[in-house]
Amino acid sequence: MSTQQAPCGDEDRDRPQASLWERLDRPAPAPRTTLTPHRIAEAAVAIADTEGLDAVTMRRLATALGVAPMAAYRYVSGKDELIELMADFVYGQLPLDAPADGWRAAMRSLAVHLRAMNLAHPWMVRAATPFALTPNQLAVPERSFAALAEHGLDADTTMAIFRTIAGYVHGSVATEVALAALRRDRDWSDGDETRAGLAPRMTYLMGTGRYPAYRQYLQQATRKDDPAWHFETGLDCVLDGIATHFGI
Amino acid sequence: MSTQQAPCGDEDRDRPQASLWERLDRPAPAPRTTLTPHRIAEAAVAIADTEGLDAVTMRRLATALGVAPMAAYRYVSGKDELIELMADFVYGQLPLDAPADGWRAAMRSLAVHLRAMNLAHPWMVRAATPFALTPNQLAVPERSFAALAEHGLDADTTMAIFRTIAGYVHGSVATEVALAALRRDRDWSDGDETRAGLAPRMTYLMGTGRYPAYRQYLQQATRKDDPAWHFETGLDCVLDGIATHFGI
DNA sequence: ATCGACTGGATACAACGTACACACTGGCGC
DNA sequence: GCGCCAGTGTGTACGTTGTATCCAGTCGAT
Repeated sequence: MSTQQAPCGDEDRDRPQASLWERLDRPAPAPRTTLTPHRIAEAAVAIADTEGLDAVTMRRLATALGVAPMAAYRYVSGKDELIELMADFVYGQLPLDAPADGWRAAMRSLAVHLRAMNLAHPWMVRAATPFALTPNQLAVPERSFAALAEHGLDADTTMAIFRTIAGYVHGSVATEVALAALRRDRDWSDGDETRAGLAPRMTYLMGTGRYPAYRQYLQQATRKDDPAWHFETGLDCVLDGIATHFGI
Repeated sequence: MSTQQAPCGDEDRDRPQASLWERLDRPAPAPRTTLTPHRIAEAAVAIADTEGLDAVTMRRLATALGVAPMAAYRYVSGKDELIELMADFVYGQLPLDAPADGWRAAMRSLAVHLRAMNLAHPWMVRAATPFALTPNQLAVPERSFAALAEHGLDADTTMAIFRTIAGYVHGSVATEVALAALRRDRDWSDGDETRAGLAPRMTYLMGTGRYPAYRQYLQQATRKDDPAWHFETGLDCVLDGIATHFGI
């Protein structure tokens, strides 16, 4: 990450990214249509969606935008900032409805939407740093805090609740996405095909005899291919736990 | 991305290219001491621990091992497999004590150990694919299933419980590690210094007026620098939720 | 002693992120 | 009108990365 300050020559060790979001607000002094942060983000997200995050290359992005390889560097200080921009762009499309049905419905809805977002853009799990301070990402804790405000919880407890849910969602979805990604770039269409592809490794591991309980699971489970059930079951556990633990 | 595969297109002639883990079992026909999977993993982990995952380069690794850049490729099919090897190596050091105090104590202990492991090797969050089928990583669900076996839960429920806890731990620790990593490579020693470093960005974001609830949190919270409290509070919530939800 | 599998070394290449210097553009003060 | 200059986009180039490929040495079994 290198420092790039547009306005003044105030050379210092301060955060360069702040200028990214500020620049995003006021479009430009002399507006061009060829390249904008929005167009850059859009193109990069499109590439990541169709070809994966690794395909998002400064050169590949430039080709998609019809400009020279270095052109995007006028808007983004480097690849890290590009990915931050992409993540913020995707979070910007997250529906943040405000239901009045209480904290639980609100948090459940948020969690479900977050999962859907990450499944629609599987690269987000790798791209979005948890707690990244970008406008649209910060909107998530903001809405959560607002939803939790009705009870007289103190700030630390509110944060603990948010982090518990956010942690569960992030980790749970990361698992799901990792498996989905494995399937996708191995061209395994359904669960059976996946198991067939994983069979050699599985056979070896089970052959060691170290995993009797896991082997039993493999034989008895019937919802192995129902990630939504797993996610929502776990989510309801977490919400139950919060309700019980804090008496709300 | 990962797993074993024959480097060339025409695969499994007579020999189905034993997986990395099978090769690890039978040491070698003609044992050398210069290079072994164990030594490779050890060196790579040491580099990642001290200089970060990005510093783990095939060349850097070779230098650390005192061999030529391509030498490690005799033991590892590529960088993906190297990282898989590193992850398995670290998981191998995870203490898997078997307390007889019931599922809750067992799962809580496992979660705490997993957090400690990820904090000791922050790069693990990026390196270890959830549900990766490596011997030492598979030992985690194995032990969990064994701990949960005492109640007559069906296989799907058992997995749901495991995934709920594992998801929470993974996501929660990922958040914590991301912030710790940010702090480390910015040389922010304590929480105050971190807030000072983040101040410009924060000031801008709060200046937009979009985040009143978050602003209030920032003003009122007193445990912002106590990640262990956050982790364990959330963990107890999750465990409470499981106990409530499944009546165990 | 000989063989053949195994190990490590040397060289090479395409692709990546990005530094740097240049050429163009269009709205501003004159 | 005219020039100016900050802001945009281009072209070229460099260092680093993962890894394919070919080569030479080594050692146990024959």
